[in-house]
Amino acid sequence: MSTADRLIESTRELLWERGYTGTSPKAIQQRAGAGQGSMYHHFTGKPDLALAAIRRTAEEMRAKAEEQFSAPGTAVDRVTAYLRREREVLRGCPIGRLTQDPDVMADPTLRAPVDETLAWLRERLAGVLAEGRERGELAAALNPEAVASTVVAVLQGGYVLAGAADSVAPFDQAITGVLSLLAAHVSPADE
Amino acid sequence: MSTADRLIESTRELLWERGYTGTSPKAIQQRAGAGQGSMYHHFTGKPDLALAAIRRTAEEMRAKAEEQFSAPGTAVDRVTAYLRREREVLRGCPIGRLTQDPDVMADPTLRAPVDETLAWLRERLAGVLAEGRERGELAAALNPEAVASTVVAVLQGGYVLAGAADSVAPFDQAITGVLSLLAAHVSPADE
DNA sequence: GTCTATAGGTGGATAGAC
DNA sequence: GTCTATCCACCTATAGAC
Repeated sequence: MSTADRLIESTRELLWERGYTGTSPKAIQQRAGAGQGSMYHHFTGKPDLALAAIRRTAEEMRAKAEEQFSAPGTAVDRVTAYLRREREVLRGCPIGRLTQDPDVMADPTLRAPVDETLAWLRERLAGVLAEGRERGELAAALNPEAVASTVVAVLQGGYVLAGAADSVAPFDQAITGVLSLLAAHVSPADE
Repeated sequence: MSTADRLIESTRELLWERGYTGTSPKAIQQRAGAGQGSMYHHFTGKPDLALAAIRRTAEEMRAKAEEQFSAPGTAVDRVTAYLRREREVLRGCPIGRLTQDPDVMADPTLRAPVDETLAWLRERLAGVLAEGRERGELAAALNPEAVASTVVAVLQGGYVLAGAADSVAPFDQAITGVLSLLAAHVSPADE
């Protein structure tokens, strides 16, 4: 792995653990085993490096989600697979947490990949739900966009609850709850 | 308002806006119109002041939530009132955002009020839902604890989505979605 | 109670040698 | 490409005068 790559990977880890404000160039350099000069040779500064890190994380997250979204099965099967997928719950969401960082949100360049990733997730999930509704798997009354936002929010909020409790239990409960509610919207014909 | 109170109020605002790591004693002092010596006379340091601020915010949040929880009406009415209550969505949740701050979570004293507030919310909501189930308003199959966690998670996650999009739309959608799902769990007798 | 002075450490970055 | 030196501002806190 090149020095530039090690710097990006270190930044990804630190942004995940400590956020943008809590991550210093010095900490990045130490974790990457690179000197100051090396870092400023490859990147113009902290924001530039953070952008590279955030983009890489965002891309990875979309790819992983797409695995579940494009899998075979009913809409509910795919939503369930997405929600129940193995996650490092106590570490939180590496994209969602950036939302709480005013320095990231204040910079349109840094903000864009965060916004786009969460928006993509909602749209993609809405598509899955709409498909399920068209196929007759889900009740016609179901609002795909609204429920998609709910599903993503449960995930993001589940991380918050798990972090506060230092336990995955509330995260798992929140997922269980929304899936049980969704089950009631499965069309009678399918049951 | 006393100097100590102004310091606490300034800290509350800054913790909400910028989080713990992003809030400096100097910034607190300037906003409160107090000098260094004044702040260190009333508080032992940043963590002490943050604790006072967090406790006050937590108490306020519980009191506001209790207004909806103890209101008259069915369980769904009260959950709806709670979720639809007026909120400063784009500012995020002043308690939930602390969850993303490793320095807060690493300190058991600072962490406690955050953990307790979110735990109380889930328990209290579970109680409201359980009551609704016992009264026959909600389906017997509904799991009060799981759905309560879902409701709190939708709220916390809604703030994340709104922050990313810089719009209240995804927040409102997420609320609409979970309420529409919950509506399907209302007992037929009530409809 | 509040003020100013002081202090060691870190944040974020630049300059220039090698 | 990488290193060391250097920079100024800020962070967090202490000391002591008023």
